[in-house]
Amino acid sequence: MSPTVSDLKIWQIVKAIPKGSILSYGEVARRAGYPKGARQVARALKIAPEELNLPWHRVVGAGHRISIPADSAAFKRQVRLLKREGFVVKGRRIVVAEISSLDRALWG
DNA sequence: CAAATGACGGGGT
DNA sequence: AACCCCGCCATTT
Repeated sequence: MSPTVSDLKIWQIVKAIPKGSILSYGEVARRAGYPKGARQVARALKIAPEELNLPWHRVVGAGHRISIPADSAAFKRQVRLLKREGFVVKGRRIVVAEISSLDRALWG
């Protein structure tokens, strides 16, 4: 598959997520101008060229859940990268202490 | 062309 | 929390 214009836009947005913060697939989709495109965001990340060095691990499911299949290598990789940035991860979940810090996590 | 798929989301049980 | 169900939609079967 070759990248579409929407893929480029999605990559651009993910690229701009600051270290230490996370966004949901749906949120990235909205910011890219595709309010119903959460699944397309997931696809765009999956096919993203490695050399773009996208911080794909900062994109999680709504409700702070890691959406990658828990048995995959990519899952473990995402957990490791998130912890490296200070997040507390329990199983497939990203724990956020306060409500206010939740907002901060959603965009620095 | 019809059916299945999925790194999704929101609601309900 | 753990499921199930349905809407959504580009891609792939």
